[in-house]
Amino acid sequence: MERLIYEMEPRAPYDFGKMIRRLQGVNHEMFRFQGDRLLRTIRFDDQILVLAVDSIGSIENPKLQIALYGDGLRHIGDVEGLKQYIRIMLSVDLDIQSFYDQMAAYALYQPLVERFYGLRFILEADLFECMTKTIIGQQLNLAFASTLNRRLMELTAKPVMWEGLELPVFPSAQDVARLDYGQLRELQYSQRKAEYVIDFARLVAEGQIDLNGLFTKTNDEIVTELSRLRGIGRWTVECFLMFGMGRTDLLPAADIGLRNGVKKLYGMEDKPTEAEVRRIGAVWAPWSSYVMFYLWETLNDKLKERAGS
DNA sequence: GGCCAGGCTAGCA
DNA sequence: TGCTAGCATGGC
Repeated sequence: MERLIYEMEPRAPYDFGKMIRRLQGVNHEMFRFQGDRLLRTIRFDDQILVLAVDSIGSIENPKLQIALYGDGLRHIGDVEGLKQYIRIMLSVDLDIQSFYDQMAAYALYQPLVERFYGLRFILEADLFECMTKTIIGQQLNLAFASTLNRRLMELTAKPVMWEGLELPVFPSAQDVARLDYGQLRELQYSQRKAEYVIDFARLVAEGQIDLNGLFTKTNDEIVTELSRLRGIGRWTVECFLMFGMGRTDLLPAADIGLRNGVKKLYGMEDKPTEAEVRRIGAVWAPWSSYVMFYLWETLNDKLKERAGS
């Protein structure tokens, strides 16, 4: 099997251990682990590859070893493009220290920043995958959303076997476009959700939506463009911008998780309204996505306590 | 047993 | 333009 192995040096601080423990904690459907090595399949230039990431540095002197495996490697012309795509996926170039410097002015946020120091996004591997999962996740509890993701993968894409591990493969837009609504209904998708997911895949597969063309557009342009589609509202595009495109300045103020996180941080009786979150979050810019990310993480505490007891 | 989940649409006023 | 029922299911 073909392989490509190289190293990259992220900007400090970069806590790869925290990043993979987080993924293990939420029982993410895409990732697998060999000790502290992170594994998943990715799709690049229509080739399915195995990506393995090891940390060979420290939080303040971070270094990653990247390994890519798969016969599809020999069909990839733009290897530099592939490497750049992985840099973005692993958030290696982000100047997160400037986020911490900014939040240093707000005492209430210090425990949050200290606790998650060095934690960065690992983005979804491609934009189709991200949008599809976000639509599936609308309004559902995370556990059930994850089940629906898993079932979609089992239906549409054969997993890759890797050193005894089964690595799931997320379907391409073409794979999903071929389905009919009834097939997703059988997986316990609602009728509407089945339509949203498949209709979106068909638009991408037919070339009516150019996902990679979005990278040159602003957040507002992308929200306007994508929220015109049936089944895709503001929240969905904002999550897509954060977890698919790595935009750091999103504030999905209506999000239930964010409202619960703000409630917890501020010790409120009730969940704040969308307007209150927007007012409180005014000082988060341009790092709102990261405040939201860290606040979401505080909501997992109860789950982890239960799992550990 | 009812209500809420990291929402959105359609249908109604 | 603004409001709300309904959606599928699991967990508390």
